Amino acid sequence: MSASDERIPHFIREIIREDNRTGKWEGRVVTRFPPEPNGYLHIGHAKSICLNFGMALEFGGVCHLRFDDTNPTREEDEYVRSIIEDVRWLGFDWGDHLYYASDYFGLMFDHAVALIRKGFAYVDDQTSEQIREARGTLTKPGRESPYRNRSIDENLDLFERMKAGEFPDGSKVLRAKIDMAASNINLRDPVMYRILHAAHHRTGDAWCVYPMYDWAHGLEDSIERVTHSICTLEFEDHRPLYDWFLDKLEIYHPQQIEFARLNLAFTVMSKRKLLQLVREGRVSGWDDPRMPTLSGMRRRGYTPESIRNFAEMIGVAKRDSLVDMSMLEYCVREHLNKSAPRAMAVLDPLRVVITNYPEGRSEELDCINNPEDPAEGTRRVPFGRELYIEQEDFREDPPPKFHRLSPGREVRLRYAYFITCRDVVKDADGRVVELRCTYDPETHGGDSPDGRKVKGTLHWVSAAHAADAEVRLYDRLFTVPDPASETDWLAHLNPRSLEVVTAKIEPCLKDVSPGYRCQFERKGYFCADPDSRPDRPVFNRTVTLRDTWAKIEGKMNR
RNA sequence: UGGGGCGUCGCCAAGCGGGAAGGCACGGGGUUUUGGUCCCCGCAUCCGGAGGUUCGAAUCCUCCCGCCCCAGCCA
Repeated sequence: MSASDERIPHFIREIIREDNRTGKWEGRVVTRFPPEPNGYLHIGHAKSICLNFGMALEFGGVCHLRFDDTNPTREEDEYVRSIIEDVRWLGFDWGDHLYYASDYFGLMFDHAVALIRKGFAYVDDQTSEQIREARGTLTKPGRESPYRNRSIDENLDLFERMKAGEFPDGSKVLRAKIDMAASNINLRDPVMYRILHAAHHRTGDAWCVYPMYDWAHGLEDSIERVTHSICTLEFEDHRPLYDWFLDKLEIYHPQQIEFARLNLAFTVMSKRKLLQLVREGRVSGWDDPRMPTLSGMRRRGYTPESIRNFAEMIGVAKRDSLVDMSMLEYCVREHLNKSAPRAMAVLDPLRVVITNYPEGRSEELDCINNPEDPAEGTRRVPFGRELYIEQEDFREDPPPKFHRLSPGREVRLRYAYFITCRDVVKDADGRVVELRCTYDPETHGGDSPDGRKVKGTLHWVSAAHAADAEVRLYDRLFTVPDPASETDWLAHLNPRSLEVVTAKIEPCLKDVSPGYRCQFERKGYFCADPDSRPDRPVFNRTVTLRDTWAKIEGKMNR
């Protein structure tokens, strides 16, 4: 049974259920996914998206897509486009509820004025260094700013003039007047507004004061009448501040709830690090198939279904965790096994000549497109005297339990015939370059009328009909489970995370369009890459099939 | 050393005073024209540790230990 068939209980679901029972929000459920458009979405965001949209869907509510674009120096339109595309691709719909924090700048400013009037905010002329120095430390309380007790009128005047552009960047900030001795450092008069003479990707030059996260976020939630404001654990310390602003303003007050962000083994999840990989050319871009970004995973061949199922499978809790790659891989395989058509491709070709097959002859054999889905039907695949099989499917000196081809041994070519290896042709260096085999015409289709059994079934491609394809084989991006915890995380990049081979593919694979997903029988799931050209298709390996033989052999060699 | 959070199987994760769910991984068996899929079976006498309360504790109390987050005019 898959994880999606049964809802795993988690504490956020419990909170919402309880709120609905008590009527805390009159039965409304409004969540939001609030990315900052300063990078591409990754699998960690997917967890949050699935949670927020999932809760809304489950409880008949809505989930807003809101760009938290309060810092013009780091945000770009390219990112908002990619985020919209990725959330859609994941399968979620925000209806009309697409919002931008920048649309609230006017309202936020008015609220700040209101807070000043109430005596809860002041303009500080100290430099950022002075502010930092006066903030104190984890164990020492901070000192109050000399500007802390300016009159309300002076604060009002100064704040208006900040907005009017009379002061240079960094010369003044608006601060909340809370408690410089608070044990929670976030409460030591946090900065609400800074002066930034920078063009914003949406508001242009309309503003030169921009709100800080803590001030802005609760307001955004309040304005949109969000009920459950779900965020990650590091904001737990900020909740008192979230609550303080809304309480002092006496406005609609959503509930902030924190959960543990996703960590995936053998990759990194911070936008800063992902950006660095892109900028330094360690990967080909945000959508490099080795990246944990949604665009990368999409290009790699992951399906939205599999990612949603993964999100459900890993659960939602408050403890830090490092999720095993095998869970993600399980989810893609599960979905692709059901949905991906099969085809044959030989990644590491070894020529086979069927000596008793008439020269010049060929025929077409019926192959099942997906044994998991009879509705997918069959296709005709050409067969001839010369074929390619996988190099690893032949062993001159087979180890115990090896069930594939070796001298004198008979195996089945899938959907074709039984063949027996009669001769091995080697080059000057002693490498096996060709196999001379005979086939049994009675076994047409791969069945033996006399009931004789064969231990192995091999995939193959007709040499005369095969096309070449570039196939990109991916491995984990890093060689250590938690690269972010290493002092020099880049030193642990996996030098073998990408291997490119030229494969022999069956004719039906020649003209597939980018994004086409299928299984190369016995090898794994693959997805046609946008780099494909008419004469040269390119495939990305999404994930291998489970490989029991590799496991057995690995154990024997140990 | 201040504050906030968290510790249940190799990895996730339920459990909310009365039989330690489930999934992944792993091991064993069966089916199989993918050593794939599928199907069976196994896998914590134990819940970070030590005390205590209770007829009864992973669940309540106390102390201890460990891990994560916070000193951006980032989010």
